[in-house]
Amino acid sequence: MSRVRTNGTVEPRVVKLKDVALRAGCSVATASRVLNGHPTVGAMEKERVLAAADQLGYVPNNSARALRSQSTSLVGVVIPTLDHAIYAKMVGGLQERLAQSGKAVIISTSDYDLDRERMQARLLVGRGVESVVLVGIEHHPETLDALRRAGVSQIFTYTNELGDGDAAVGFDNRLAGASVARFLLDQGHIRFGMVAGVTRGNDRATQRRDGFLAALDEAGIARRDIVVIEAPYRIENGRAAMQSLMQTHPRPTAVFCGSDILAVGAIKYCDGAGIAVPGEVSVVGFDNLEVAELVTPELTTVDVPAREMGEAAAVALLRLGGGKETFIVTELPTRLIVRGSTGPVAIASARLRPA
Amino acid sequence: MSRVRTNGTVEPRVVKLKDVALRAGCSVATASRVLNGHPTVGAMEKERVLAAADQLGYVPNNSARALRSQSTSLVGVVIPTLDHAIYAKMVGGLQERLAQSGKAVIISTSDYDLDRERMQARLLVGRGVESVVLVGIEHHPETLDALRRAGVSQIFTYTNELGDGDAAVGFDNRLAGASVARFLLDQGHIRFGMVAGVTRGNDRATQRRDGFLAALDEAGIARRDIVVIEAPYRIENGRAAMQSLMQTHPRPTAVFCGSDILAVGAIKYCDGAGIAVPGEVSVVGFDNLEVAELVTPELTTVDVPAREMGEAAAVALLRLGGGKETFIVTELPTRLIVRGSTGPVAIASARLRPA
DNA sequence: CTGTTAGCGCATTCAC
DNA sequence: GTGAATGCGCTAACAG
Repeated sequence: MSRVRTNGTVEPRVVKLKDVALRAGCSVATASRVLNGHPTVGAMEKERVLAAADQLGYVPNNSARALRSQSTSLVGVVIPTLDHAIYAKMVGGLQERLAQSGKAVIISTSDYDLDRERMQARLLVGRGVESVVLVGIEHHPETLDALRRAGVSQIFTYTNELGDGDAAVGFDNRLAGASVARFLLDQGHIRFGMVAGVTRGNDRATQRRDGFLAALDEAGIARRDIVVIEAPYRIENGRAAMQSLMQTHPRPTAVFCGSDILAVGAIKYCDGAGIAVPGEVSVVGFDNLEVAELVTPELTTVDVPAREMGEAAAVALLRLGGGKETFIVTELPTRLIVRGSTGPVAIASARLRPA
Repeated sequence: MSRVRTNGTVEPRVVKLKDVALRAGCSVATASRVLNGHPTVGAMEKERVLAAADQLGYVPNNSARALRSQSTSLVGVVIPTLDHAIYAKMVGGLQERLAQSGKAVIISTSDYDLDRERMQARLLVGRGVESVVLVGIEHHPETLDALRRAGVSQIFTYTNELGDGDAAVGFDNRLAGASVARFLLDQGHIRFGMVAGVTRGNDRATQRRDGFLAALDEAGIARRDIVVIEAPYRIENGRAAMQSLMQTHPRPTAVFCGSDILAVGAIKYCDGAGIAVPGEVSVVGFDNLEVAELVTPELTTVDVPAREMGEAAAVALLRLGGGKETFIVTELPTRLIVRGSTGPVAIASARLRPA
């Protein structure tokens, strides 16, 4: 960091609390009290300190403050990736809401790897974060342990289960998966396929799949009759997975994808292969990303309130810090958005029979 | 932060450097030296300290370290929004690269408002960040001034102009705009429209527009013959803007949108209104978002290396901190990705003439 | 090579 | 109500 500019100006020494006190003609203790809104201060002193701080452009040194008061106003967040809109938006909501309370957000990514998450969490502890926002309920035991021992509160998102955390903000992934199954059953489908995200270390993907399969099971459709393919959330993978599914016999007439990203790839594949959607196969996504309305046909999907989840996480975190409450669960609603990529099975059957 | 769990366990006192030293049987100074990779340490002592730290699960207190060493290893980033993939990805690249050097990223958003950016920058200074990554070259004078006085290095992204910053990482927005104009001219177009982002306080949007118009001007197409509509980056706005453009006389045969988001809206409008793309009108976007390949027809657009920009910003920042260099400009290439949403004007003319 | 000493800037006890 | 003194945990001078 160059402290000398090209014009030769030497950087003015950074102004400290002592400088403010000096200018205000009081002690640093008084100045500190004023700046921290401590009540027991004379109105006049108060005025002068505030003025001095303003004139000098005083900016408190957070490191010192944190060291002394053992409170950093720092919040850490570890998400799988910033490349996925759903996580980015969550962080956006979180950051915005937290900023209102003077808290800053340190961000880091795990790339869906619980070991990397553990490492990031460790670093965050070192940074003195007071809370950590994580995605999902499944984490490395050491992650949670390290956090706990450091007195860092843990907020889980994208889940409605508290698990070992202090707060959970999200929705019921199983229920959401089941709702998709029931919708498709109502449409008369009996042969299903699924393109799930990678379930290892990803409870959201796991639960969506399990909820979907359980609801089908209840309807008398055996697990072994349903082909489930797992793949990382990438368009190409959705395309490839759909290709595989379309080569099975009997071919499914309805395919549930664990993410819109995968669903969009699936639709793209059908488009290229001349398979009619929803004529021959219905496709359902998850997340309700913007792209859902951009594909043709538009995608039936489950809306996930990403930004709201971030905001709710912020609120939960603040309440935890508030003192009284120790555990908080905030369940947010999801809803199935029915668009053009799904239809009753009748059409599919009609198309298939002529053959 | 509850320090007592429901099981009644009292939180074990957080382990400090002193504890590590005690266990290793040396002084805190030695322990500190080992942990900081200081060379002048005995191999045996080193081993023992490392072991002790590991066993105790020692995590250095960054506040204390920062206070003492006057270095926080904190980097701030202020972007317009996390809802836009291009910024989110940039931050992703930045964070990942910086993590390798032990630096943490504090994130904040300005919502395209330079006043909010100024406020965020102020807070970041208070947090002790050593560098700030900003988007674009246009900022509130006070923002830059406050940063400078605090000795915080400033990295501008999405621009190839240094301006008042210490480093610039990005591309030439004017050039990119011009390249679109030239491509369309080559295709024989002579009647143009543009849907630009809001240019106020947004130099990227401004320069893309200006580059586009300047190149057209060079080709003898007067500014007054080109309808330019400004709108925030939202699909709906792209749709509405396209509607307006399609109602002008003479109607443009080529429309350049300042963002894929807008372009996608434009194409959607045409789709609904029965206007052939590229038959009656060619559409070009900007950013090369994933959606570009998902619309029908696929979108011709300018590829922007978002993640690479974040990584390059990290590298520049590290080099600045390294000492010797004082100003760094890293120019990244953009390229026009030609897909199905554009075509030669001949087709458009043929279609129009019959009327 | 290693230990001792002295603060970094601030919030917070204590006296007054 | 206000000021003086203490140390948060750590690193960087010094001695040894």
